[in-house]
Amino acid sequence: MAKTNYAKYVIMGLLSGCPMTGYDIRKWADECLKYLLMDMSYGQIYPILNQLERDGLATVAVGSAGKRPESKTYRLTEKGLETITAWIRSPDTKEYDVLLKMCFGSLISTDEMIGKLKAYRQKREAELAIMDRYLADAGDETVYGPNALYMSMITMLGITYFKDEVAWCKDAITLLEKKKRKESDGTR
Amino acid sequence: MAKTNYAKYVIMGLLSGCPMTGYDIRKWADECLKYLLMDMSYGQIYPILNQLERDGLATVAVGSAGKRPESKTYRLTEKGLETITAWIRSPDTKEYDVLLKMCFGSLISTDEMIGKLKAYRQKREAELAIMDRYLADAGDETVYGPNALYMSMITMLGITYFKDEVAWCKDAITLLEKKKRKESDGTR
DNA sequence: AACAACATGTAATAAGTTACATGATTGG
DNA sequence: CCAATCATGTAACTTATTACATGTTGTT
Repeated sequence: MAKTNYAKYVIMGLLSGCPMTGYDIRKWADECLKYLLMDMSYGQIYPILNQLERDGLATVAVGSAGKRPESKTYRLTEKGLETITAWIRSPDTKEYDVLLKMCFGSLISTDEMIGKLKAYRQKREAELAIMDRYLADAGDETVYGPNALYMSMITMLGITYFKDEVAWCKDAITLLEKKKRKESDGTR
Repeated sequence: MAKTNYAKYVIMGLLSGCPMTGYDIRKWADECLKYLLMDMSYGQIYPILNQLERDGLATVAVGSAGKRPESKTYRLTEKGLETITAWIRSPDTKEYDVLLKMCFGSLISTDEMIGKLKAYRQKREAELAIMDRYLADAGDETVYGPNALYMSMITMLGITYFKDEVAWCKDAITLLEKKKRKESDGTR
């Protein structure tokens, strides 16, 4: 239900870390992306990879070291790096922008990432504040009939997700601030 | 990133509870569906509503009580009810099938819903068991470079989500089993 | 010898977004 | 009277799924 055009950015983000084949990307998506409730199929990955090369955002090496001769390893170009960094830096509009961008957080400054997390946390806190009403609505049998019990269970899970995210944001911000202090210690 | 064809089923599920307009559906999606990380736009809802009517899955009443004269209230037909019930009952293949079907759980027996939840819980428990390895991988700087810290933070959030789901499943199963006992008390 | 994993792709189709277009009613 | 909410829709476009098609390499 997303259709968010994340695939292209996720691929560029990954490639910014290290060169990869389409197969590698798919494997990563299967193992890691699912924790963020997403997926990417080959039918999506390969065309995007071709597009990236065509647009000068990536270069391709056929049969790189440690890979099969038919494999195509993609490497992000300077232009590609600029493009993905610009996306990470851009305003977070969609629900999962922050979480997804976080995967490639090193592309922007620690301060910028902290800013994103603070905003995200605030947003979730605000949403949590109005969620009690939804929970009451969900349990209202005049609205949901026999589904009222089920709807309130789902709403409770949603509240749990959001509470976790708030707590997680707090921890993440603390961690990043520690990291920042260490960085400035190093430059001093 | 989903493109899962959930929209049609969600709309039918909602309509099975009570007749609604496209606007009502959109509002519900905006308020409630987002807790399951989904969304539905008007550009999606209205065409689906027309399609449901065309296919005899829903009937429409223009300008119902309490609504504006131009409003179109959709009501699920017997055929529509059968279609949505068949979907709820069908095997859960996609990541979020169980959670979404849960919203309209009253369409199937309590036992069937318990079965789905038990399977879902088991699946998540199995996934959690292999997640420690991913967490170690995520923190590996030789793989993720400067993103290692970020990747491990995201993986930790993922683990938290899954743990919550396991705990939530347990509670939900307990609740439904209590409900079942009450039901059988009533029929005795 | 068989099977899992590695490896790449395409075409048809389906699904979803975005922007546009319009207008009435209600509450402050 | 202005803004928010109610209310419906379409068209162009983009994005994603599914099923197909093919072949190699490493492990048991």
